[in-house]
Amino acid sequence: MSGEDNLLKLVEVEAPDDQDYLLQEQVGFILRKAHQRHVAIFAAHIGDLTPPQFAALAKLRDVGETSQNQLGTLIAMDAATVKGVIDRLKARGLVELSRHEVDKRRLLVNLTAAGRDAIERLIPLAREITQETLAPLSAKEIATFMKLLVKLA
Amino acid sequence: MSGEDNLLKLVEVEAPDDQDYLLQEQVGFILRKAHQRHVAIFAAHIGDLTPPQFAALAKLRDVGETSQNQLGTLIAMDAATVKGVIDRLKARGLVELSRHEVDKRRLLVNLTAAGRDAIERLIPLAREITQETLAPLSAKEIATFMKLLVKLA
DNA sequence: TTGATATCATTTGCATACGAATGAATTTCT
DNA sequence: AGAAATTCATTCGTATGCAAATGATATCAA
Repeated sequence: MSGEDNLLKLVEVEAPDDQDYLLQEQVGFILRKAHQRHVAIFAAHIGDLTPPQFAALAKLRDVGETSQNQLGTLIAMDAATVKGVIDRLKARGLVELSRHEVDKRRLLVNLTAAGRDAIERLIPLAREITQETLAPLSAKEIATFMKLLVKLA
Repeated sequence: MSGEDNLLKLVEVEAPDDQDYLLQEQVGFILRKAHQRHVAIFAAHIGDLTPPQFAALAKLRDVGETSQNQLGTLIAMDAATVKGVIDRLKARGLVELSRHEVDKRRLLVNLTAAGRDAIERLIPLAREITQETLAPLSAKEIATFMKLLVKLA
């Protein structure tokens, strides 16, 4: 019985029927939905900042002044994307920009006092966002999920 | 020793120090990176179609003709987003649009012959994309991960 | 030293993604 | 039937996200 099942499974893997392709079971599709849900939870808690903007501030808090490019690497954004994010944070007075003294290509980014205040104030909310995002899972499931998600990312 | 560690852990959970907030350990951040990685894998296999466009075609293959709105619900896109996706698929001749005879509000979407050919041709590639996305995990880990991801999405 | 390479930033173009506002058509309620 | 509420689609504005091209600066190598 189980031998036959295994055989069938093998055959399926080797020569799957196109009829069986179900979008709603594919990782990519579900990953997109999970991400959407998280963004919605984020917006419900922190309305005036997007997740990428928050990520930029949180990382600047960690590492202090860095180049725009380096910051992009740290928060997984390409150069074009990070520029837009930083421009908007600068327009709101949360970060300030300056040129690197030695390497004139680099644009240094740093938190302003307002930016530091904002990120310190928002971090407790961010903890709630993480909690609510993971709420469908038990503590043990969370540990398992996070371990596997890290492997996948 | 381990007793002290557990006590420390408990204290940490109850009253976490803001200093401990690490962006790179938050679900939302890793979810975003995992999604990014999947999109990159998708683009490497299917260059001339985006994941949302593919999702629309795959779902139309499943359910046949539907309204634009209903399709959006099925593939988790809001009305504004699905419109853009369908417009581009229409411009490429992969779907065709018509008005619902009875309910004149509804815009019916259907695959063209070219659209059906395209999705049938792409599904084997989509299987590879799913496989490659999940490649960092073992078969058992994949089963666990998918179960938990579904709960989260 | 200078010529080739590499790095950093910017810009453009295209494609999601979503909130909010609007208009048209339908349904529900009274 | 007529008014109110709902639903479907569209449009606008804002914000990622990435590829590709460009310009400025640095670094490396012959």
